[in-house]
Amino acid sequence: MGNKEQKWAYSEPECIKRLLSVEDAMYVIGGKWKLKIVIAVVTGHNRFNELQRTIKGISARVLSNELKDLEENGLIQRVVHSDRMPVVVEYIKTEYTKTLKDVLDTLGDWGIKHKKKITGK
Amino acid sequence: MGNKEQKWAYSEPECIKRLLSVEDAMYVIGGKWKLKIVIAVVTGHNRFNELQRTIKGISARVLSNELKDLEENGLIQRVVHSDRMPVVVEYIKTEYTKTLKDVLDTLGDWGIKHKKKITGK
DNA sequence: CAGAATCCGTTAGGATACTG
DNA sequence: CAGTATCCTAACGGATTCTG
Repeated sequence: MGNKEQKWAYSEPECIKRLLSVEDAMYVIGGKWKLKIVIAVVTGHNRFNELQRTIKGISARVLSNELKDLEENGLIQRVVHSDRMPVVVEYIKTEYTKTLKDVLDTLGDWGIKHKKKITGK
Repeated sequence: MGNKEQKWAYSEPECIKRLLSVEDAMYVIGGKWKLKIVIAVVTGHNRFNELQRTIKGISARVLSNELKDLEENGLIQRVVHSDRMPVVVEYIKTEYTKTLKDVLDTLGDWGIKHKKKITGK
């Protein structure tokens, strides 16, 4: 009943700006798998098959494609250790990956709260 | 070169938790249009055709479907003013919509920074 | 105006098999 | 292990037309 912070709204210029920026963001990190891969890599799951095992349901084909996308955007780095036999490939986080920390936190928090809401607290 | 906050990583239980919660969130607000519709509604674009004009590129069919999804999740409310002629339909924000504020802010900020990065500052 | 209905092309992504 | 190659289906979503 009490309305303390009742007036969250955007001005028209801000609306337009936000429409664009959210679109830009979703283009890069939207979709079913991108952020999940980032989470797994940040956790330290760095090998291809390890990632596939961690991220339940993802196929090798899709994982491969997504990893390429993420690498193009600088959100992960593909490292080949040709000095080891057999050759080891690792996907590791970058400096740029860290810029996603807030996004991951915020989105994760919202997801948890939303889940609680629909499953009935 | 200086590494002050070098060790952002998740523990294994936290990884699993985050994989789930981010998935939950993306299921509801992911996709090409959902957040853009929320932004437009919050700004005060409340009529169907107004929304379609504001959100460039969205078709009536898709807008209609997305509005239903958002309403089911409590993120917007469909209000019919049957007292007015012709009958006016409005889509308005709810209390629950406000829980998305942080998500919108964080995602928007990241989108802006990312755009700057790829377009070369 | 606020959509629903229809049609249809594109794409995401799953399943499976295969390779160096 | 680290993928690639093929095939295939379901879902996304655009265009257009129609309606109360």
